[in-house]
Amino acid sequence: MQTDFYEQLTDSQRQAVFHTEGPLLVLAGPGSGKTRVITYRVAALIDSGVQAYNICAVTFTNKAAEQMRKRCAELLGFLNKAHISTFHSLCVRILRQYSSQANINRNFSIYDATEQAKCMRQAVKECNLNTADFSPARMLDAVSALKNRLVDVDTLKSEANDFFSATLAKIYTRYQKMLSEANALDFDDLLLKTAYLLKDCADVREELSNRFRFVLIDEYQDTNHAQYRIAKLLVSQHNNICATGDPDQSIYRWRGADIRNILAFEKDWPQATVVKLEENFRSTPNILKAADSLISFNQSRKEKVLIPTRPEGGDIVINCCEDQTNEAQTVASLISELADEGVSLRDIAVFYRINAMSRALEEALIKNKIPYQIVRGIEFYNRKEIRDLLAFLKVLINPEDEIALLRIINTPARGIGKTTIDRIKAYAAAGRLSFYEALKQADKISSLSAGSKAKVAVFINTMEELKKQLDKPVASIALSVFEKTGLSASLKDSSDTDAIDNINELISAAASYDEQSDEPSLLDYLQQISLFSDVDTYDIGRPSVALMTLHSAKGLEFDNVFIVGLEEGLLPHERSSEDDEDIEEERRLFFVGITRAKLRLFMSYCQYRTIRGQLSRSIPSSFLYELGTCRNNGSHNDVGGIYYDDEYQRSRTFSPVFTPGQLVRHVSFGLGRVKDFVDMGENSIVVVSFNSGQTKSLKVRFANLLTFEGDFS
DNA sequence: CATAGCCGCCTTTTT
DNA sequence: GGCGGCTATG
Repeated sequence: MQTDFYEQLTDSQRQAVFHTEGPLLVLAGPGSGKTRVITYRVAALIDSGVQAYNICAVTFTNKAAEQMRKRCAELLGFLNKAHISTFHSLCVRILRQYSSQANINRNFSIYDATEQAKCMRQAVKECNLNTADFSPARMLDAVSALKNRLVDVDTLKSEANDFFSATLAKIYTRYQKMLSEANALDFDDLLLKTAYLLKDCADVREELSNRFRFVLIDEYQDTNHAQYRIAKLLVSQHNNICATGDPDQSIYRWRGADIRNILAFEKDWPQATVVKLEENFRSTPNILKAADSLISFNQSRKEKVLIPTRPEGGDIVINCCEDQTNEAQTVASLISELADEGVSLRDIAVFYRINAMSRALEEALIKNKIPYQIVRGIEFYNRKEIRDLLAFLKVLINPEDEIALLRIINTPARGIGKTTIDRIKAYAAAGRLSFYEALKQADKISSLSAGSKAKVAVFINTMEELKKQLDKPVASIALSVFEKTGLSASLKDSSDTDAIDNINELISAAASYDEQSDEPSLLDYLQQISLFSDVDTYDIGRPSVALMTLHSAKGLEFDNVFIVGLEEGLLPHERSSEDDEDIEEERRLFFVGITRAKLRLFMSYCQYRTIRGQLSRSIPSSFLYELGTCRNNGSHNDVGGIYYDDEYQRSRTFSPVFTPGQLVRHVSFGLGRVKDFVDMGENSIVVVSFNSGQTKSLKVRFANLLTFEGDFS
């Protein structure tokens, strides 16, 4: 063991790393070395004689897991077999191993968002409901929320006592039936089925909780109820749970993350040791000061200090731009300046709230010849040719997978059209066969023409032939499929070289999977890549600027950070301004973004922005004001550390200024008291708590608030 | 049965 | 400003 690594740890870090038995909670602010601590802890456990096989570490992304494995191997000087993965990968492993107890076929497909949407659309239709009134996306959200709370179909049915939940129960039932007929699980099912398996099967629970003497969970603030239950059941034998996280960085409430999991940790495990890591080794003091000032505006939080350890750095810069083209150009110019100073492009990142905002940035970076990489690797797996090839592979493993089968039955075109498909479907339904089984029996289907029968037979023969190769390496199966199914020929005919390149890339990726995996198999490969996420393809070593959403930025750090689009409606996003908790989550998201920066932080907003083709006026985000300057009397110079550009300074000299506590009257809302004032010059916002009980955010320019001389209180 | 073109919904964030 | 699904046409 390389002991010199340990000497670099602080006392509290060491306390967490060398904690022996019993539950442990590591409450850690940003940049406190949290990931490092959890990695060292795994290494230290193995070093002290714990079998790697008995350790389970859960991270938030596959990328994080990969890095942890690598770092662990460096520390120990050898590769180890600790189970380090995401919650979802862990569940796939468990469900495959105990498939009979879980009552599922181990060759299950994992349905991604696109496939889920297709199923849901059909489910809604089969319930004789209008997809306009019951939009598949919203229904999926609703079903997902239920699954994350471990509400299964039966429970919902028994509880459904109003029209909406009764309808939802019908749709949920239908959707679930389709998945099970396709022998498919969606992302949420992976968690739900595992949680139920561990709850209902005592022998599985005992076996696993016995095996995992130590369970470590990173980013615990973003676990949902299902994950929480799984964690509890997994540690039921040894109670050696170690959770790390930071409530201020909880940004996944919308997908079911329950911040109460981390807040109630000490109640769940009363003997828990709590270690706080409050020192920040990442960011300069002024960046931390801004982050701290921002997050202190959140009402529902535990106070926490961020202790800087770095020397003072340069100003935070806030730029006002005309529109997003201009903003992107400003970012590109600043990046060029940094590069001229000798900064490596790999130390620069640009964050934005929504994926659609990457376009303008990409264009500007291309124009300025600045290499970049977009952290959205999932796009690769969304390409038509890739999805086609993968669909063939999925059908080979799981012939029940109807979505995949319907995708490829006539791709490339082989003369099997809608009429033929409908007739086969009817035959399948009548005989209670799977669609694939019905295809096999095509010659018995009287409604089919001889020509159709022959075409189906060719297809089925090809598939059955390919099945004989399933024990070969994944790369060679993929290559066979590409050649034998006519995909290759059709791409060559259309001379789509991009598509062919992509296929080649997929085959190389499969080859490296074959090399790296302990027990490579097509099944494992398909299930793994279904769980790939955006950050997983981010190549940290490449000398290029990283572009990503604020969500993807979690867990990463960069010397130089740009955050663009600091505008009302964008950050905080308009769709999240329904209640205070949503706004607080947006604030945490911004907090995460700011605290990724080590040395320099650049932020910008636009005066105009084109959204969905429509040019509209933007106003600066109220969050900007919360960074710690410009409170009331405009004496922001004394706060120091934040530089606003001229436009910002100019605009703020015009308009009236309000002070919290001040009494005002609005023409329709009546009397109220100022709760907050966001000084943005002519774009200023005033938050008023009216006597009617409602609180409103108003643009000063339009609100026409009457003020009173003096104060009546 | 294949293709082209139109319509509508979409976009907040993701394992 | 894009994608997927549906329809009309050859």
